[in-house]
Amino acid sequence: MSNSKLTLIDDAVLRCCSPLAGGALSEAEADDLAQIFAALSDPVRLRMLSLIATEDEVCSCNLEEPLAKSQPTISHHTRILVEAGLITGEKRGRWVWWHVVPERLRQVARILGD
Amino acid sequence: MSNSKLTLIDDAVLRCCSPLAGGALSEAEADDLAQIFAALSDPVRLRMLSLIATEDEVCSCNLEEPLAKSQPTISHHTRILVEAGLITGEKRGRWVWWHVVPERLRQVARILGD
DNA sequence: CGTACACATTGATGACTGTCAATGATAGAA
DNA sequence: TTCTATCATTGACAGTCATCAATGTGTACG
Repeated sequence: MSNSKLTLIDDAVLRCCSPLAGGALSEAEADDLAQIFAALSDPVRLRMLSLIATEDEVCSCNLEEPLAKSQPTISHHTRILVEAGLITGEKRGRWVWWHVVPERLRQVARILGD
Repeated sequence: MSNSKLTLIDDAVLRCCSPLAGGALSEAEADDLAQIFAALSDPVRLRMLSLIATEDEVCSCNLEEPLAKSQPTISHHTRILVEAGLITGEKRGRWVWWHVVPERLRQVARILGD
């Protein structure tokens, strides 16, 4: 539930437009970007992200059944998505409600697109 | 140097706009998308893609030095990018010239952004 | 208080992945 | 043909990752 530790990517994106074709990526930039894409490189996490984006607000208990994974596995995947800055968790009572971070998704999209 | 085997993602993208928030992703769609993002989840491949996108046309021999990797490793990474449909290779003489596939990058961007 | 529930953490295991040395395949040069 | 250069393939190794059972943490309820 802690926030993302990635900051370099924000600078790269703010450098405007497409960092990909705008000169060779530095190793630090590549490392940060790779971590974000790694969070998106698992089918379970993609379906999880899709569920959260569609339902707007989902608790972990509602993810176990559609994803057919155990509770520790769900917790593992949510943590990775949070660390990539793609979702955030808000604890209310006993539940944690997950939301996507649309701005983050747009940032990543802008890296690829032009 | 063979072409991508991914076709399902194209259908998903053609379904318009953002497949992520437009209902839960199927397992097949998630698998295909995950493969593409996995190709982007390695720092070496990201810098490689950035070099190719910047120079417009690059042969493998010009990638070894800036990436500081052995020739088999370079070949390994180019193959993964090709299989994800992100680059293509054109053999002219003894060299293979690599190009990015801008349309593919835009497709992936459209999945995340709106 | 004690019990039940939602989620996180730990530890173990099997599978996958990045890396390179050695080798193979093919195309130009001599 | 023989030699050289570019790239692909194979095999091996070390590191990472997805998964779940067991356990821990904290919250709500009675």
